[in-house]
Amino acid sequence: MASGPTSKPATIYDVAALAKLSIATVSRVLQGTGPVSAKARARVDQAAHELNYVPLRAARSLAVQRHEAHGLVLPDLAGPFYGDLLMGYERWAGEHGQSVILTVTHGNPDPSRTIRDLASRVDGIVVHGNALELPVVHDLRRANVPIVLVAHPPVTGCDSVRSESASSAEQLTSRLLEHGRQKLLFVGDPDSSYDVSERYVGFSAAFRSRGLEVPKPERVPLTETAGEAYASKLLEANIEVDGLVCANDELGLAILKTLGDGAVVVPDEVVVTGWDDVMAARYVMPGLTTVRQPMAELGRLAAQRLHERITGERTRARNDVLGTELVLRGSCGTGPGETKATRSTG
Amino acid sequence: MASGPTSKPATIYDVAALAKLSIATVSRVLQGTGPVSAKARARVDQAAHELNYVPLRAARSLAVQRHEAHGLVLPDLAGPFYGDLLMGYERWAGEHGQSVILTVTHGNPDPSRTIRDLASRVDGIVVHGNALELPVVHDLRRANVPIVLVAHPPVTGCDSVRSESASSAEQLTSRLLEHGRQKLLFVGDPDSSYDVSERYVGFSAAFRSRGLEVPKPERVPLTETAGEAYASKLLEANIEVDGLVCANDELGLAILKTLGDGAVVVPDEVVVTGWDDVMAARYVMPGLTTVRQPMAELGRLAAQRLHERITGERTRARNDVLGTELVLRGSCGTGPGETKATRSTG
DNA sequence: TCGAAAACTGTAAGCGCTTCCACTTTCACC
DNA sequence: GGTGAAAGTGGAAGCGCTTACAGTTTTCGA
Repeated sequence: MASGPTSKPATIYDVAALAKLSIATVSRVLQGTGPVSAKARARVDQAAHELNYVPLRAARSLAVQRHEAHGLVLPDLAGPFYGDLLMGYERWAGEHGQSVILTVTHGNPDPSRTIRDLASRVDGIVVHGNALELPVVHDLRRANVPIVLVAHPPVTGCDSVRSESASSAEQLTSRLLEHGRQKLLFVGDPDSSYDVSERYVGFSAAFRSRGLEVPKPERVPLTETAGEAYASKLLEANIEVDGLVCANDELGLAILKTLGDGAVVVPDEVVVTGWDDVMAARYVMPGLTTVRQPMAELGRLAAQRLHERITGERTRARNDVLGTELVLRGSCGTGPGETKATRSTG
Repeated sequence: MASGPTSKPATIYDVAALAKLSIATVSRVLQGTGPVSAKARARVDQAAHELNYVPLRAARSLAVQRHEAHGLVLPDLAGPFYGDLLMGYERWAGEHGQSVILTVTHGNPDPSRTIRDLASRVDGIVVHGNALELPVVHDLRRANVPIVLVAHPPVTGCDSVRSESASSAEQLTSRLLEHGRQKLLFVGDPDSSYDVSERYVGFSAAFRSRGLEVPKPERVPLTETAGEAYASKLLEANIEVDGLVCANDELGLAILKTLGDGAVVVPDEVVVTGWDDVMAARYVMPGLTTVRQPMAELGRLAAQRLHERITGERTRARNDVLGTELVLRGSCGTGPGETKATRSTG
């Protein structure tokens, strides 16, 4: 017998009344805590089912002083990466009975307020590096909120999870240099995010280890529009360049395409590489050489680390670094088909 | 004076004590309800700030019988659409003080349980058509949970939001037929989702209105892998076809590419179209003709509709249909550059 | 058969907040 | 100066759950 159309949802009292038992016993049956007789268990299960009873989370949270929920703070959701990250995260969280409350900061007029509010609904928060200013993170730390940072430089006492960048960038850049490229440029603003800065670090390292002068970065936003504009500028100004290491695929793709339209032959005249391995990277001609990050795994791991922190099963901070995979395609002119992986973790 | 490193967060009692006022007054100040003197307001604000006080949501939820949170249930997060949807949703929700709790059903062993649990943390739920079985939706309805369906056939008493499909598909198909295509096929399984079935409906309509026999759909999963396999089959079997209307871009792109690799000239010999306008669609050669859906707007609207339902400011069910945009590119052979939009709402 | 221990169950106290109600103070106006 | 209304404030109940504690029943060995 289901409840009437406009009735309030059943409470534990309703179940207790129907089962002719106390609410304490009902709670014990439903949560599987404490000893209960088989008879009581049966009666409660029956009653709960009959009333379609689900415990109200807010009440439970209040009583047990835990929310069984994680907060996830992302800068935005454009591109496939964040989707994959989120998916990996949600998956792990779901499997471990944790809800995920999502907050997107890009365009939010007052992230600080939003985050404080978030903190009062969850047991801990995962923050993507591009999503929040450092002071806000420190506020959270001060308030004793468990935090895991994603793609963010390590902060004392906080766990962090990111994927390797510098070494793959160095590897990629070295490869281009070794194949005879003389005028390589890094396209993208290292100040725009930690990840990008690391990529530039790797780029620079490749030059330095060969005793070459490190080119200044071409500080361009990481968007298709900016990529087009930059490539157009190159075409017009007729700048002497034979390779462009782009900070992400959007940039790489836009540049690849614009150069192609401008009758510059990629990879013969100019090589182009990206970062992220978005879907389009394997559909352009030539295919865009790029670096694949394990986004879903990153999400999964972040969820796990946060959980460990919340439950207190680990107190020492960890900083995990996940390996990336170099995806060689036509745009870099050094033989596609091969694929190289970097692995490391700490 | 911040609280010590391991102290529990401040409660309303702490604030009241520090401000030398009752918790009732503190609550009134902080929530902006009821009359309070300027003096009291100042004292409370000061104390709250000093203690870095944030009301605990669970306690508030319990007291006010509202969660100020929406549940969002998606099948998965692959591809850019769901990301955009989510982004539009979160944006609106955030602006209106609602938290978003995300649940992904794909791969979830017991969605029904998960959803019931979700329902006890939120004021209402938005369900994507591909995410849940109908019975689960009905369970929710029976439990009086406000629901908004996205990309789902209307259900009596539920709000729904979707983007127009049939008419754009008909338009697209008609265009191909009018440009002389004789052997068009629909690629994708109409049973796989409501959206796809609608696309097939439109496809069929174009044939029927010309007195032509409607081709049976080629029932293929909506993935790149399936697309490749299907195209390979076409190449081998040497099937007589001059156009493929694909149910999504993944399929369209994979087919486009595989055919090209097989020396079939697109669009001259075969035209190909997709659906969704993913990024890669504008980077392949030729560009993939496709249909763009306003995903962010869909999300935004879903959030708004749910909110209306929750607050009770509207009780009659609405079924909104958002217009889509036909994006013509090289792959359909009928002159790119043009772009047509369908508009309707109800 | 008895008694102690184990198994089970219920009572009641909170968790931190909102809000009704009653009470006190202030104020405007006759 | 006295009055009534309005403004401000606090006490206390209650939201639905968990859980310590105490009370009751059952079990089982002697």
